[in-house]
Amino acid sequence: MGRTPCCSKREELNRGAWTAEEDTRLSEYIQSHGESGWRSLPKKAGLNRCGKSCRLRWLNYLRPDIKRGNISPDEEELIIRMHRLLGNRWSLIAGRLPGRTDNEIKNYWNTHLSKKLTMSSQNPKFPMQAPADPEQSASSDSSEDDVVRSAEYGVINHSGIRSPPAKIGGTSISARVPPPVASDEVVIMKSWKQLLEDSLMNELDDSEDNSSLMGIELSNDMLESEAPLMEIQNNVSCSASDPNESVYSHGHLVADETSNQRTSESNVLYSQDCNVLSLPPTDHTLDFRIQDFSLESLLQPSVYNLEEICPVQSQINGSDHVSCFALAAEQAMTDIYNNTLEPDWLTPVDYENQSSQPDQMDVLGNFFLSDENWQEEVPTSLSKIQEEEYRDILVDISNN
DNA sequence: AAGTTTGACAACCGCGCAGGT
DNA sequence: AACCTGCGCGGTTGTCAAACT
Repeated sequence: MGRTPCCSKREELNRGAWTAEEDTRLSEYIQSHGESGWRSLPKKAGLNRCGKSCRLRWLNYLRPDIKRGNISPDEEELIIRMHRLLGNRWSLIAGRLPGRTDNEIKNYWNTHLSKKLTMSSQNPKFPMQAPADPEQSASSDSSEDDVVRSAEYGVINHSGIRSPPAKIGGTSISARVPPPVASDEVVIMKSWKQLLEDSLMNELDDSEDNSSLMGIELSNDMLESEAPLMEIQNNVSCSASDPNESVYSHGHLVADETSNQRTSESNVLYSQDCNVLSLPPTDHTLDFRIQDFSLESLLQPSVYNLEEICPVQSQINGSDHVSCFALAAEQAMTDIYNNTLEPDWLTPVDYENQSSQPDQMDVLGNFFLSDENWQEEVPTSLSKIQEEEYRDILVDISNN
């Protein structure tokens, strides 16, 4: 059964370019009645237009917070980066560019960037990335390490202590203070909640003693605060929680520090409203926050994609840590809940003998390699191009 | 100067999803 | 469960002005 069209084709509605008078009518109506009921809006506003057309005109052109004017180099770079990770998900990309619409970004991509990027891939004379900001380049010097918070992309070793920073393609990378939590990340978390809701209920049904479940509470205020990650993390507390109680966290991985046995009770990930996700056993506690748009990427219902790497901001023993987290890992976790994957598949990396388990290293996506071993032990599936991707992503975080 | 091509961007269209009945 | 409605998204088309021949 097909849907009814949003407006009858028999009606003789205005089409094409909007007149100034139509714009005025639409703006005035929305300003006094709000944005809702697009289907009935044209009639009420005295417009001979399809409701859909009104909506589009308002969202893409008349809205007061629309940013007019050329796309800045910074915006362009962000579009390129995000498109690389998200593809043609224009609305998602637009969400990161205040005042810009998905339509505008889509058009800009199609008319400017797609050609530009094609040229740059064929001819190095056309650089893909905007030139580095001299100020930022300077600030990445080791002399400013006190400004750069202990956020090397270091190695997580067996005892949870980071070894020297990893290198990507021979280049050491460091990170600045993490950016504030963006409100749209909260929205993303709500999507995540949806994804995991059924899994949680199954988990709780199977668990006889729910009191052993661990949760991390994080208030709404924390999520929406402008405080950087470090400050937020300081406010996080671990506690046993009533599964029926609303637990509001930003995505935390709590692993059992003492047991090597994976149990659904001890290795859990709480999301908002008490969602739980079992995780493989590890011998350390990771408290992570998925950085930037990576969480959205992780949620894509794609098959395991070892090429899609997402940066993850994490905190280990009180120190910031940034690593890369493969889409595959998240997908695997989802599959565990869908009972299509044995949890044992996602076992912890043998930190002391990584070279014998390159696949696990890929799946978890972390850089476990020591400084001197990076070149030799780079995962076999990590191509040169992917190395470039890693570097771009991580440099991006550091510049934020 | 006139016709044609190209580029930019506004607008349209169809589809899918979520929520309601 | 089936159907309906509203909305949002992404691909495509239409329009107009500038550039080109």
